[in-house]
Amino acid sequence: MEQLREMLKGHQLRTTTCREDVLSTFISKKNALSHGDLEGMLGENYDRVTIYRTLKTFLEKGIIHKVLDDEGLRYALCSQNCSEEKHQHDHIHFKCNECGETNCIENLHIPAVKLPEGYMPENFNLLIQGICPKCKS
Amino acid sequence: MEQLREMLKGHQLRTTTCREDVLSTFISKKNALSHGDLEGMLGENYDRVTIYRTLKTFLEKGIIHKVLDDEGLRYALCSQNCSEEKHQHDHIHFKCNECGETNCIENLHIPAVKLPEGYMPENFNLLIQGICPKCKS
DNA sequence: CATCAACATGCAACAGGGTTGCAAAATATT
DNA sequence: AATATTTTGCAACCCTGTTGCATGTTGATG
Ligand SMILES: [Mn+2]
Ligand SMILES: [Mn+2]
Ligand SMILES: [Zn+2]
Ligand SMILES: [Zn+2]
Repeated sequence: MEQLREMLKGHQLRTTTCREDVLSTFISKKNALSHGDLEGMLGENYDRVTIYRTLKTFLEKGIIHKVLDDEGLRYALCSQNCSEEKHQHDHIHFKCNECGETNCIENLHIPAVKLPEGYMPENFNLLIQGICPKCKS
Repeated sequence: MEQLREMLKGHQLRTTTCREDVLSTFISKKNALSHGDLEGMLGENYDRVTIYRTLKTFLEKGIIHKVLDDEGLRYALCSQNCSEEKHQHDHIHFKCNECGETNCIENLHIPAVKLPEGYMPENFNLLIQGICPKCKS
């Protein structure tokens, strides 16, 4: 509980119950969450818009990062110490076609790619879809 | 013109002007297009819903494939001969942060990744963002 | 601990993307 | 030319995400 306050303070954010709840949800669930997921879990306590703004703030401050998959947009905790200035993410995301969960695979980096002449890459985003260990029968 | 009819016929699709126009737009533009893009270009001739359904049909028949980027969903022609049964795409997509265009890089394949135990990969989707050759000053 | 400026929230309202049902129109087949 | 089948347009709808503004909270300060 106190840990959450510290995390928020560390990013120059005021402590509010919505921010604490959203943050602790990300910490307890390990998988990526959409706005809709959070609304489902916290929507009785907070307005939709407040949850959106919380996500937006967390994104700007480097607390969470975007995770893209074929269904849309989700968010997951930044494991490295990201900040307002620098979001660094070159890890892989895995989406399970069975349970629908999307997870960061933190310890696995995206392999280098040799692009044709003239392309200047800045960001890499690799999504792998398949069956996750939990759903492998 | 006649070529379009052949392509549609080859996928067991009736020839309609909307399908011809959408298909020829994909052929002439080289980059990935969103529904909104197509609506902007053809929206005066066809209803929004018709364009949606055309995209959905093309998707199912293996004429186009989905392209994901941080702004949402786009579509691009399948270069290989995809069909209703088999969509095969392991190429890279590049989105330019300057002009906003997203393109298939057909001749470059996604490098192999060694996932942790238990993961069974089925699909790979690599999006690289940066500056494209056209926008490189 | 009371005051206050800065910030966060709820509410209402809106724009956009995407979907469905159904009647009318167009297509391919005979 | 007649017909069965598919496609279209329209209206209506849901979901996601955004904005403006008045009200409520937070944390810093004296
Ligand atoms: Mn991640
Ligand atoms: Mn492609
Ligand atoms: Zn799973
Ligand atoms: Zn460009």
